[in-house]
Amino acid sequence: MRPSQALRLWQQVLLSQVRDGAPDLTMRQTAILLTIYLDPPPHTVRGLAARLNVTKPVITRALDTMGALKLVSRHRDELDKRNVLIRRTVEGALFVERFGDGIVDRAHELPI
Amino acid sequence: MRPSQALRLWQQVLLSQVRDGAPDLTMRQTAILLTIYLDPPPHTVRGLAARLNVTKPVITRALDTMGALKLVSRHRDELDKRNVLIRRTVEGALFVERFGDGIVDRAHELPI
DNA sequence: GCAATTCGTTTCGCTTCCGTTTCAGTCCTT
DNA sequence: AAGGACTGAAACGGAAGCGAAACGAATTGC
Repeated sequence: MRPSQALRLWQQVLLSQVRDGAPDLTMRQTAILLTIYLDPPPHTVRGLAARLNVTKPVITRALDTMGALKLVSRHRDELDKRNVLIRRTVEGALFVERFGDGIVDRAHELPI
Repeated sequence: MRPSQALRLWQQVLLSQVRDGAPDLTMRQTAILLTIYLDPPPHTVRGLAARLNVTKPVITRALDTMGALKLVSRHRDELDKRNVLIRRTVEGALFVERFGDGIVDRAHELPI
């Protein structure tokens, strides 16, 4: 894959998302969402903040937003009640799955 | 390319952007930026709004933000002074170029 | 048992974004 | 020259984001 093809793919995927009225997530929010769904659990606020090199409030706020969209859910850790465990949801899994399919579809449409 | 690989690639690219402190553009803003740099000019507010299926103020505001970041520039169309022509900048071209290279790099790092 | 640490959230003032509506400037046709 | 059509920006109230700092609750260490 060459850079020009990569950029074109990225553009087509974003255009399809925007045109379809998908939630307008920021780069940070999308990174958090994909990390939750691709990296092995458990996921904590602190862990995500470290993985993305951002402050904890950034994670808290992103979880607020994506929680309202039902893309993720929060649960107190019963073993250490200071922790919050972030879990996947059915809706979120569906969203991520569709997103991945969309990338593949756009890749196939790409000119060689 | 399979969906799981596509998602992993997307995640790695976003993570590298976020960790490096790149501007936290939204999906819409990124789509606008890439469209300006990949589609042939001229680009107008109205044209971009139609291409992305969003309202004109969305484009105006995105141009405000990305203009402040020096990623794009605006110029009045001298032939039809109602139009504003959006042009690429050196900084924007560099940003997009690096972004494309980043995607290719992450693609190479991906497990087969 | 009590201070120190850790965790996630909340608060503060500020900026940016949203959709809708309104506006000023510029064509274009008559 | 006058009316309407069109373009992009500005105004509005509301929502959400930011970094930095402070917070309560839970755990750990001495």
